Amino acid sequence: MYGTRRQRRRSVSRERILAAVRSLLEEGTFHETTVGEVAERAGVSRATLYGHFGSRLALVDAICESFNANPALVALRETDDLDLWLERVVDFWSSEEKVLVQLYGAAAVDPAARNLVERQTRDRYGELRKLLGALGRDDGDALAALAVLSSFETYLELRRRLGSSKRQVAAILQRQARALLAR
Amino acid sequence: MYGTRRQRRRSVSRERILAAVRSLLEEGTFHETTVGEVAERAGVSRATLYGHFGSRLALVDAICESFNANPALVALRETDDLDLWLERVVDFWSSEEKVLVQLYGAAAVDPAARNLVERQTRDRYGELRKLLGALGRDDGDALAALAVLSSFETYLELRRRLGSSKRQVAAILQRQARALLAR
DNA sequence: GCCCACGCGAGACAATTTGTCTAGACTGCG
DNA sequence: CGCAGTCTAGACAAATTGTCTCGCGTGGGC
Repeated sequence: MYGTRRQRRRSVSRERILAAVRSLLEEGTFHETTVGEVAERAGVSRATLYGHFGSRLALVDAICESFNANPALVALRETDDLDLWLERVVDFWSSEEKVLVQLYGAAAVDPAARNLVERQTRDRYGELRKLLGALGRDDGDALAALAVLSSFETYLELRRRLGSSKRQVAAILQRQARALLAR
Repeated sequence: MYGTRRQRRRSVSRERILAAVRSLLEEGTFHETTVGEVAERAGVSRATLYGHFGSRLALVDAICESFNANPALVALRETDDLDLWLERVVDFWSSEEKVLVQLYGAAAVDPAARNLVERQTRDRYGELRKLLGALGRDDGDALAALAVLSSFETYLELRRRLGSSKRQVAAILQRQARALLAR
């Protein structure tokens, strides 16, 4: 254990609040839930919640930042094979699917969510440029094609609408990537 | 002119309100705007606005319904050639790009927007099934590939992130569709 | 032509929600 | 031991939504 008892106690409260937010996001009801109800679910007073997070937006912000610690996201950055990279992209999307649906679906409304989408998209473009460069393909069309292919929206479409499994989605993406890169 | 003067007067108010909502959506600020401010921009009292639309959500609902009259959307349904269909899909997305960004970006928050996305996606799938059927391709993979390709998110990605023109986007989609359908 | 209904504006109103603030209880750090 | 940190309870202002009433003007129907 790290820190004094006080610090631990404090961080327990913080984590309980974040867990409540996360569970509400997963249930798809966070955006209709008041701050008071979030506090109640966390088993914490509203005052405590505001002591940790100054506003409602800060709650979403904290959830977004928590993705930086997601192992699937970390693994992603160290991958230099396109097929493997696509697999790991799928791993990441699926590891946070329910939460990301809510955040991507609120990007026009919530600055924190908008920020997340923006950052993740930029990162993905950077990695794709690197991967394509290694393949000797730095044309914009290939980049565009793969950017769309590896997007959360594409993942979601394949997963939800067509009911494919995680593995199937990865396989579809890999096959399509090959088709799109062939010329 | 149709209807009595009273009816016309009433419908003028209604249209002014919708125009205000639309302009706010295009500016990307609707979701931070109060009903009072919408009324003010429409040059109408808040009471009048509530007389026409019972709630804030009804405003978004009305905008969504207005798409049914969009000529690009009507033309879409009567097209049976895939390349032409893709062109017209792009026409439609681009004809309402700014508004759709806001609506698709609020689908997780706003029931009316969620409804719109759901309906448009379902329609698109139906049309694609028909088009693919005519090509003798009713496998799920082809459907998945084209569904993603013809989505608003894909359009937006190509248009915004890569700065392609409307014509370029259509050309990219057509090329990718050919690549994806080849085997 | 008269009268009423309609469409509108002004504004009051209750109900929610957000974010801030104060007071007080408990406890562990120094 | 005393003080500081963490929490709860609850009051509070401010903003917003949606409903309501009142009064005004005018156009429609008789």
